[in-house]
Amino acid sequence: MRSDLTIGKLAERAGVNVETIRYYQRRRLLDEPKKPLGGYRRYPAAVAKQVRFIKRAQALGFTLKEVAGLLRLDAASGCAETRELAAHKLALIEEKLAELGAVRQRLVALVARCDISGNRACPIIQELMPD
Amino acid sequence: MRSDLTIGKLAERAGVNVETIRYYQRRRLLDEPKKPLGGYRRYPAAVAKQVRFIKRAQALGFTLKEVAGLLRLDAASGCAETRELAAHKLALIEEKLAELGAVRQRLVALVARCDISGNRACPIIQELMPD
DNA sequence: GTAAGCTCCGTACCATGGTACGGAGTCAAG
DNA sequence: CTTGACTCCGTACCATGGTACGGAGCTTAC
Repeated sequence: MRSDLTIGKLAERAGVNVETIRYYQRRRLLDEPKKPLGGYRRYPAAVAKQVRFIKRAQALGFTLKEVAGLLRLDAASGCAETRELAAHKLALIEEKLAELGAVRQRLVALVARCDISGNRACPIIQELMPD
Repeated sequence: MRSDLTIGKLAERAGVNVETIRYYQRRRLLDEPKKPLGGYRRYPAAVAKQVRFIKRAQALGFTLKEVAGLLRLDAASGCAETRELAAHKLALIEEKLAELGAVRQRLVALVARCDISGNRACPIIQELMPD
């Protein structure tokens, strides 16, 4: 197929570094085409989609390990498992959101106290330093 | 002082691993008491407070590098800088919250679509796989 | 037909925040 | 005064997600 790509072109199309492609191969997220005995490997253009799949999944908060799991489920048969993975990830994200929200509240309060205090002693340092 | 601690006791009181204390010393977050020529180092009980300071700051989202910065500011004179660090960190957290919120929305929508679809093709996989 | 530019491959390195290991020395209780 | 527990110290290793390097071989365009 004339749409086959060298690793460099693939990386370019996928918007990643060549080394990243190779890294994903090592991580078994992408499979490595057979090398034509002392030549360069050729990649179907569809592999760029795979790479973007990985990047999108990462952007949703999945780790590469989890993405590897997603890739092993096929689109039709794996829907239930995929849904579970997504739901689980969603729960983690809700948790993280709650934690960050609490941290935010504390920081907001601390910064405000900094602003109103005469600053004999920094409220932030005071807060962090236990008695 | 009889309140001086060995590194093991210090770690125990601070709720961390001995290796973590040593790591913080290498990172210059804690200073290393002079060793009494072929003996064990002794730590004032107050060092445990320092360690908890570090852990609290981490919990607020500061990296160890940033915490090192905080520790170099003294409580009175460093308030303005500390406030700036905290405000900056707050901005980063707001950003992160917004991002995570968006991710959450997408996941919620995807999981919902999984549930209503006949599942001929998994909506999640569909979504991730570009055309 | 040759020179530039790419690929291949192993390996090392980056940051982040630690944890683990092993041999030698030391301290404390019985 | 011995034995077990602890400390000291350097170094190596863990996970995570890549990036960089260098020599050798291949390919492509001129």
